[in-house]
Amino acid sequence: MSQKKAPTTTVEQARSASGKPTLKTIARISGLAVPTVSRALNDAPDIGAETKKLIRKIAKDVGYIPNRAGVRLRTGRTNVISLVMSTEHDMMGHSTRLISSVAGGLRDTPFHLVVTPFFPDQDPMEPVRYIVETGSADAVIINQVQPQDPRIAYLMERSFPFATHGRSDWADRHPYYDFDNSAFGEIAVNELADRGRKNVLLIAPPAAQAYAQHIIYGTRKGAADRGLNVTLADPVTSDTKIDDIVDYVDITLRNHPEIDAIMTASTSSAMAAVAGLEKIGAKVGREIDVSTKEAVPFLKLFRADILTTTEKVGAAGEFLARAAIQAVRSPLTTPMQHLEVPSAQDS
Amino acid sequence: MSQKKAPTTTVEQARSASGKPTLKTIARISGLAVPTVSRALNDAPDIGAETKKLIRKIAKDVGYIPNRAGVRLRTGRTNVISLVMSTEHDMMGHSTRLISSVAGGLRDTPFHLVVTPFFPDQDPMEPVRYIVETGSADAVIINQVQPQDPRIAYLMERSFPFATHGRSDWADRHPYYDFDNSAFGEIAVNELADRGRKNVLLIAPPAAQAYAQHIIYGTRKGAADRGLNVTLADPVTSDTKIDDIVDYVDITLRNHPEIDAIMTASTSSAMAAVAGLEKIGAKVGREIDVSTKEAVPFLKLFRADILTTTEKVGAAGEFLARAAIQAVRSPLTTPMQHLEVPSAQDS
DNA sequence: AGGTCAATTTAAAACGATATAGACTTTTCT
DNA sequence: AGAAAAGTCTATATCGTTTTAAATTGACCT
Repeated sequence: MSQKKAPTTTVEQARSASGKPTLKTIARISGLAVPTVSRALNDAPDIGAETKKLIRKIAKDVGYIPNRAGVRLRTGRTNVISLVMSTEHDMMGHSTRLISSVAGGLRDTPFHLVVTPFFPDQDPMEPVRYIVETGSADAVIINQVQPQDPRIAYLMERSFPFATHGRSDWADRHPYYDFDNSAFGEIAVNELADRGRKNVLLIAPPAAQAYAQHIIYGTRKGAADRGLNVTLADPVTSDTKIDDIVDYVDITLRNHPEIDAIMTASTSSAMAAVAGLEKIGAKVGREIDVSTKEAVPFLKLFRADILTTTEKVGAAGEFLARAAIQAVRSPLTTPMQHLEVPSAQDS
Repeated sequence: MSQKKAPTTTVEQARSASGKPTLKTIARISGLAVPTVSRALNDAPDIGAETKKLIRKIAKDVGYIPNRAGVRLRTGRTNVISLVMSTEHDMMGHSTRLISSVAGGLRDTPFHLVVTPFFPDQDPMEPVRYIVETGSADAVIINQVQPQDPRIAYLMERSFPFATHGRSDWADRHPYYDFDNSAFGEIAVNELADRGRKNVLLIAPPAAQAYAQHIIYGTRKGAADRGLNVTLADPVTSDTKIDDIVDYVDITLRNHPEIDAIMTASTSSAMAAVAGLEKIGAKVGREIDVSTKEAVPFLKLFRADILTTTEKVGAAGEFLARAAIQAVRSPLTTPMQHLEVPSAQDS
């Protein structure tokens, strides 16, 4: 067959056109067939121990790295994890932390990270559907989940591997990492109670988000236990435009001087609240307390009087990366789940 | 030839094993050969107009989307743009803006965005080398460039398509988007001069970064023109840990009461400066001015007296996406380059 | 000595796309 | 009318990998 070609099979020319070593390169060098090389590198049981050792050595020597397109075409596995996320309302590097920590969790695995942001004019479902239909990833990670998130329903229905940042109503059946926002609400309101506060204004996340419900629940529970009142800053949320939060706090505090504490769910909204309070000349830490959680410890430094709780977004990303991989590799295993216990702001 | 197979070529069974329509699906439906379908969809000149119309219609009807692995394996094109970035020192969503705006620029193109962060313990060269050697992207976008960035030298040497956020010494020869930091320095220092300030403390970015040089140059130039003094906060930079900046400002201002203005290059360092000033009881906007640029308009809201200039990171990402694509598709064209003119903080 | 069995290895096909070269029509030219 | 030139379309090979089934080898058994 290969008689036409001169048998000058040196290592040099055994490389592919692109110059990168392939299975064929190793096959030529070792004198074995390509499938043998493939099976050896995949540690198949029907390859001799000696052969495996030899092939692995050659692979290492020539710097063999499997061609992703080849693998993907043949097996359907993409070795890609897609992080689907809205990138609105993020000022404090929350998303960056998530992205880089997911990438961190993917280090030393064959998986690459594809970030698929979706835009305000887009149905959040669209990127998820695209990924599933085109098979452009082995698993997706989604955040900002809703209690009955249609994306999750869609993914579960098709048993497409995924992991979520935050818990849906079906959280017991899928991998997730979540910060215990209910516990946060309880802890924060208790801290306010300890400081003698009575009337709390709660600037919660948008009601559609699952974690908004958790925060509201925890805060109400803690307030009930300690005899505080909680007012929801409806329709203002922690995602409301900053200027509007400032104005809202300004006006609300004027009309309701009994309010002596504000709780929020993000750094920027807390800053807005503080700015609003400054407008009416209220001193944070004295007449009134501001308590918030934040992804990056930041406020404390700027205003030592703000009460803060830190959410470990970095830990979330690493966990989610591992959880997604597990969902891909062992779909039948119990899903990996973690609930982060909030610890008061020391750190 | 195809006599052995029963001619039951319904649309149903024409789909691939995975259920997704392929070229073969369209070929069967149309009765044409696979290469014809391929060429028609790629608008090759040797396919009849009628045929093209027919094939395109069928492709649309069945919802054909080219299999990326197939294309990639055959052509070597990955349809991937890799954004390589350090994710340290980002608190204010700078990276997120860049990521999502690059993704925005890639919308409606066949390119996917792979984010490849590199970690503090890693040589910044490593991910770039990996991408080039494995051919895992068609182009890379890098940020935080150095004047003689080895990554850029490496990429140019191999004529691997790329675009940079920031200008290297060889910027005239490669695509880039940059904010005119020199102009920013000049504008900012002029504004300070207008307000009667005399002695500026400049907290610049780390000296290794190209844009640090630009800021320092512009600031010095503007200061010389207007007769101000500039002190560099060496070795403190805008990337120094926040607490340390606070302490540094505190101490420095104590020892140098003549300083009546602080310039910084990021939101967080400006906040740290303000925090430091508060420690010694200095009132921003009265005894002393603080001027900074920021990626997201933020500080103004919180402290109306801070002087700010906004850098349009969103515009950068979109531009870089387009520039990278151009570099891939038309390597010989003049590289796309843009220098953003800073506009004083109104907005 | 013949046959069974296990242990290895290989040939061939396939995933989906495109590049190359050739085949078949139809037009156009002389 | 015959030949050359377009204009369309197809057969074949290939990218790098893995899967399937078959081939080879030697050892073991009776």
